[in-house]
Amino acid sequence: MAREPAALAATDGRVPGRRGRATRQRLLDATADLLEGTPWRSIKVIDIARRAGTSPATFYQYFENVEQAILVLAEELTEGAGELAALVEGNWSPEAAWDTAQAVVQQFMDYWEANRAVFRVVELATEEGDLRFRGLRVRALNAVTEALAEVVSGTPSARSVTSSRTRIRHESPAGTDPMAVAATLVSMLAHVAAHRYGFEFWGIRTHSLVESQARLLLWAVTGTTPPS
Amino acid sequence: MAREPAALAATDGRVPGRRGRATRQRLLDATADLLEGTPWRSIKVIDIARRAGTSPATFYQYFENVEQAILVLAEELTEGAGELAALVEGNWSPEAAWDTAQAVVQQFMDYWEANRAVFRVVELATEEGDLRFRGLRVRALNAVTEALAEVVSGTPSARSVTSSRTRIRHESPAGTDPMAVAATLVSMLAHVAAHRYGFEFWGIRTHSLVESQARLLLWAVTGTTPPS
DNA sequence: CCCGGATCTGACGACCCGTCAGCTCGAAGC
DNA sequence: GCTTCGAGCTGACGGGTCGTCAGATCCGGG
Repeated sequence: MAREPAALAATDGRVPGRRGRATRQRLLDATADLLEGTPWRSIKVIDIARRAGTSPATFYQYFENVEQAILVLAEELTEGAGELAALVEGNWSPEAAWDTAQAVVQQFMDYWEANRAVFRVVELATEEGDLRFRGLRVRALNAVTEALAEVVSGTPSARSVTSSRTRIRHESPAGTDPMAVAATLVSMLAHVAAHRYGFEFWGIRTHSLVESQARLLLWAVTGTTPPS
Repeated sequence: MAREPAALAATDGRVPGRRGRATRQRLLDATADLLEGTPWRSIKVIDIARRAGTSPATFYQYFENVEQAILVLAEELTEGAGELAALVEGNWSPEAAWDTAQAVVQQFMDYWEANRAVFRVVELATEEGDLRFRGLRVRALNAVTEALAEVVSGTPSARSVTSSRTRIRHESPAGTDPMAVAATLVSMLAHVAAHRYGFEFWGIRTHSLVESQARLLLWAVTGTTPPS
């Protein structure tokens, strides 16, 4: 599955050379810039072209439409997700669990923050029923969700020591279907991260949000409350 | 604050008569219909006008743009929220808490479901930074969030009996700032409700989602797990 | 039956879309 | 340094929506 070449191919099927790739990249950069400060549905091809110092017709040589250009930008999201999943699969032993929970929440919010503009579009497009964005969203969050499901389904103390390959269904504090629990938790993380500034404006400090999310996460995984 | 008349006023400031109001309503109905099956940003004034059997110019006599028409539709959301808040403030005594938690989650999802199309727009527009929609969203969810915050901040057993006016800060299981905890929980509810079909497609049953959310909610409020 | 205000609409300039055919550019070969 | 040729770029166009008038139409009261 050679996705990279396919993604790079111009709309007429030819593979661009050096100059073409540079132009394509300028168009992508311009798109990313505009994304920071504009509702994406009102980003016009002509705006992107102007900012990239080229013409609309050139844009159409590399992308079908604005949406597809953003999709290319969003592909990068899937990279950071793996890192996050690794963190989730970290140490949930009684001594370390609280730190792990906090770190997961913090890193999730950082991850979201670093890609805020793009994430926003992914959310919007997914909710509007766009299947390509939905697929991308699944790919980006699925790694985290599945890691979380696995952690949730294992007995906390046992999991941190033994291999989790033994898929014995333990009763987790938060429910019986680990994927449902994980999906619920990821929903919480995603939505809070997305609305973080709204909450802040509303007088709720980000620090408090991290804490309450971490507590819920900790409890869902280990059934315990933080020390002290 | 006479908001209703202001909302009804035509764009030129005059208050419409009987015929005018009927036309306005036809335009609103047409908008609601289109909303069900179309990404809202691609709903054209001309579509609404055609479906309402009138002309675009007439549309502009009653609404500034499509957005504002949808905003009027969304005003109705705030009605259902009060009901939900009342349910949240219900009985959290040890015997009833689990039932209450489940009922809250279920009703939240029903509420969302009943207004899915409109809620979707509210979410999208809010995330795009539209202040009018954000305000409306706050109004719709704030009642629930504050009710939840109050329930969370009170000692569960005491709260169900005494007045919660005594605002003593109890340590709640899920965190120290009740509003942060409530906001986190409402985020969870909203996001899961919004992505319900996505999860279902992904093999996660709605029933399981209700359960895991209810468990988290129960724990955040009472610090307990459901009976049996 | 007529009148006046409420309501509606045809028509218009402005703008963006997406697509050609044809032009420009740059580097490889001599 | 010059020519050549194909990759890459763009001007210009038909098609469509937007938002706004001025004027036509409707309707109830006199």
